[in-house]
Amino acid sequence: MAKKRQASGGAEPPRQVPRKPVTSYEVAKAAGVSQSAVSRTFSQRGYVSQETRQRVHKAAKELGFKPNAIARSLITQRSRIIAVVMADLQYSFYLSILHQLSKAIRAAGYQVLLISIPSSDEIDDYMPDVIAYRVDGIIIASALLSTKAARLCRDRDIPVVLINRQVTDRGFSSVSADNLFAGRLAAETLAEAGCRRLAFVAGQRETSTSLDREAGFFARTAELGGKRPLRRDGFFTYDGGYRAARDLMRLKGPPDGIFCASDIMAMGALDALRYELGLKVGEDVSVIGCIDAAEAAWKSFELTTIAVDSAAMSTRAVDLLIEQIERPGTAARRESLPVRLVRRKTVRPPKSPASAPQARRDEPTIA
Amino acid sequence: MAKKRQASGGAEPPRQVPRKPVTSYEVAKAAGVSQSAVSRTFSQRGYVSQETRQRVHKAAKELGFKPNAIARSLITQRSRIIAVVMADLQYSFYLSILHQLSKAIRAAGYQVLLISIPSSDEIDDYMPDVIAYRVDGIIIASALLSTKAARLCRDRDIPVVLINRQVTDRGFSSVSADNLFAGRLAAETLAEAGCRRLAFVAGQRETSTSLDREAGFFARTAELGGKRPLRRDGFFTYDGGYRAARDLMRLKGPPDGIFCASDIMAMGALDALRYELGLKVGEDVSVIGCIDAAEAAWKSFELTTIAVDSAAMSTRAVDLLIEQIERPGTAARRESLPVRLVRRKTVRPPKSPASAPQARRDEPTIA
DNA sequence: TTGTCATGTGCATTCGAATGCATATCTTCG
DNA sequence: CGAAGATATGCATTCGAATGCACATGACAA
Repeated sequence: MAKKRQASGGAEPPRQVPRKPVTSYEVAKAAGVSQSAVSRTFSQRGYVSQETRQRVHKAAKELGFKPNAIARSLITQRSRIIAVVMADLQYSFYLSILHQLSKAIRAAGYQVLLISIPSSDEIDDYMPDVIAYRVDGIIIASALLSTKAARLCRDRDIPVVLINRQVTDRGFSSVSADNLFAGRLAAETLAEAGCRRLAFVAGQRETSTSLDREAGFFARTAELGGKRPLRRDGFFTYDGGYRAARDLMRLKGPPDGIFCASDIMAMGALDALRYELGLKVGEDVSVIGCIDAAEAAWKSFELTTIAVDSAAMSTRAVDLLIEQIERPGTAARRESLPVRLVRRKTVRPPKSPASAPQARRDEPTIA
Repeated sequence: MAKKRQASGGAEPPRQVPRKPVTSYEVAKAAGVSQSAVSRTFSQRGYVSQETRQRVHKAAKELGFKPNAIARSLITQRSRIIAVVMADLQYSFYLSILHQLSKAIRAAGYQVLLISIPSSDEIDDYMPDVIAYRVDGIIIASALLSTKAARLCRDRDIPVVLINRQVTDRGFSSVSADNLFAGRLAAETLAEAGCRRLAFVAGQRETSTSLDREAGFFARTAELGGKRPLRRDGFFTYDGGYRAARDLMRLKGPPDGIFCASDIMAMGALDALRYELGLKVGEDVSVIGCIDAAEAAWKSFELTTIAVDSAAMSTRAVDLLIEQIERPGTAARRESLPVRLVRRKTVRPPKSPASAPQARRDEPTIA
């Protein structure tokens, strides 16, 4: 069934071509060659004479033929599809990551199968689809790889690259910002601005992103002889940042410098400080974010922040993945990308005229 | 080749299973039945006895078998893949659309092939991929369907649903907000607030979204006896909105009420008015946006806006598409979804005590 | 007893492109 | 001239699951 057109009731929709999924055989017939020749013409393998190639292309064009990627996958054992897993954070940063991933993936000749998972869900429920479609690789952005899912990928030799997250298992590649250094840089920047009592607003628990930023921030603060910073959870949301800042300022010894593990939280914090508590940010209290989202530059915020290069992160992730796909046996790697301070207006400028931050930037590590 | 494991140099990675893509034949052998039985067990068609079914499931579980969706597609002529085309606007609204589309598509048992196109590009260059993977349908969000692409889809009977855009060709379905009404509502809201000189900040040229909002705004303003509003392009960006507002206020007769075709532009406008021109928004001048993006509710903006229900839009789009896929011959439809005013603080409240807007809301149309 | 129908199973074929192999034909060089 | 190699082509098979068909069995009605 489904082979011939049903004579539907009502007006006959005009159609020149009598509905045919064009195959390589038809092209072959039209061009007066064998199906093999058609295949070789399109797959760029084996020998095809100039003349045959031209005739095939001509026939293909006339018939509107495009090789069926599904059929091709079956025999080549490569789907040329990459799954991109992304938790549904309402965060424009990830939209840009997604577009950049998509661009790089396409440039490498692959397609993107988008697996969008509610941030509450585990990745496990989504693995069957990924497996059924025999994807050639997986990129996980803003989600965690469960042990179960990790085993599945390992058993089936599906390469995986994590963005901005890590997993203890060293068999999986990851690309992150140098979050440890980001935390150190934030600590220094606030210290130089003369802040004496620092605070950290964390993102979601258990994300290495937030954890590393925290570790760097605490470590560098200690090195500089500062008191142990205060700490609140902000869940990577505007509201979370808002509440965290408000709660911090209501403490007995409120902070005068706040590092938020993401810009969105920093914006929430800013708004709490300015509009609810009536403070002057950049004078009474300093705020520093992390990522450098597009909104951070807006006049409403002019947020000082530690910039993460989302484009570089995306392209590196795709590079690593493609390499693992096309050269089986390539070892997994963990890379971390440099970050840099973007000074805007939410941190008081340093007193000493021209002292740049001193923390040593780690070179991008390759472990 | 690629059939047996290469004896790679270096340490042998331990692997219990000797790398085998499990097939239905192996499951059949393990269960002591034919491959047909395995197929029927998983495809839920034809007759399978209770006992056979159980043995097949048991064997499948032991071997880690998942039916190969690629092979299945080849014979069923359905890929169960839906292409979602999205221009790379840096706009969190579209992230939420995307997640909601993805959720609905998955719920219907399909997968999402993401086609992300730079806003400068035409969709045409991306059609070959869509065709090669034999997607069952296409959802286009925030991008245009060119005539050429439209013809391709029609020739191959690929159903298409546009979100928030329309195409003159009535053969394609679309789901939009009631943009005409949104414009009318904005006009009324500003008029009631006592604004005498209105302005419209448009998005990208030639998007029906912006055009319809504009038409409704102008029409209703005229009906209410107002002067023809001023107009500037804002390109759906923060910077565009910022500049548009600044330029408008520098005119001889500057507006006292501005309707922006999107929230992002309204935020840019707000910032220009407040921070560059030192005006009090909500008093000196009123601003109204459209969409009700998450950021509109933030303390920094508290933007009065016309809310569009992105969740409803996504699920309707998927419903329409699935219906066209699964019941060939189903006619294309155009639907428009209701919008509503969300009063916050960027428009002065109406003088008359309790006069709700009078514009008649169109029922969701089905054309 | 025979016929009809529902149920259950397996064989063989099918989907569309890729590819190993056998077989030409054409170059090139000793 | 003949052998070796590069180029070119087609036949037949393959990938993995779905399915039309033939066939078998059992229940039940006529």
